Amino acid sequence: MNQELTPIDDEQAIEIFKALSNQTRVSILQMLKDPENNFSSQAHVTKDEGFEGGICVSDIRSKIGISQSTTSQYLTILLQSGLVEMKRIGQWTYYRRNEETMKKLEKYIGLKI
Amino acid sequence: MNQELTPIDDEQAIEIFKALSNQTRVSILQMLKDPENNFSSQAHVTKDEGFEGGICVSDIRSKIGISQSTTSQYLTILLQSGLVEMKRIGQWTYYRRNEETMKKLEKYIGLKI
DNA sequence: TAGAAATATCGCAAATTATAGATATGCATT
DNA sequence: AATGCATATCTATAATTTGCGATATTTCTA
Repeated sequence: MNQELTPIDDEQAIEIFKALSNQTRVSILQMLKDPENNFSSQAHVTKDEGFEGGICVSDIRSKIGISQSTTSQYLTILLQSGLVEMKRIGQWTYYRRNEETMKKLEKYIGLKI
Repeated sequence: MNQELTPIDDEQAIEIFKALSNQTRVSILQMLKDPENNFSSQAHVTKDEGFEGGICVSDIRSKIGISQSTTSQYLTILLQSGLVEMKRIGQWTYYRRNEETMKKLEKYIGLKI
């Protein structure tokens, strides 16, 4: 079946590259690759809510060691570029990787650059 | 035989992402994909010198329409990130894409991010 | 309904990047 | 050796990004 992905355009690609040109934001993405391992609790919460692998802002913050406001801003940048997706559940906001964007980015580099 | 490429590390990847987070620099890379087509003359020069596909700075400049100093600076940024390589021949400096870095970047995104 | 906790947004100073003009350097020609 | 190109580097200013504390907003709970 293999649904074709709509490719990203130059503008979106550049927004992604900007998001990736910061070590802390790249580290956040890398941490989110293995939520179970990097973040002890909560796995069941997001799973039950249909948002498996989602991690809340404060967990990311304590793992990375930057301020709350910077954490929130970085996640917004990652969200707007499409590299992560989020879901609010109660007072928590959970973020997880958007693997589809990763694949699109890989294709963009292979084909368009 | 397929020689394995030494992978790039986070630091180099971020330098590459910075280089790519500018529309003009991305355009330069895209133009260099098809040197024959985008740049009329000179093809034979670089070929004879063992640097096929190389384009000189002033040709790139006139195609893109930015100042000479900005062109030179952008090419230096692309060079330092490894996305292009260069060869000086006489009074000209020729630049061409470094496809190996492209492949490494694709792998980096698929495996490390 | 008054706190408390989690997150987002605002406003700011510091650092970095963008871009260009001016100048320097290297090479070729006379 | 003087001049003319091609390119690189220097210097400066405007624009953007970084990262934080302060404040606002949302949601939960007593």
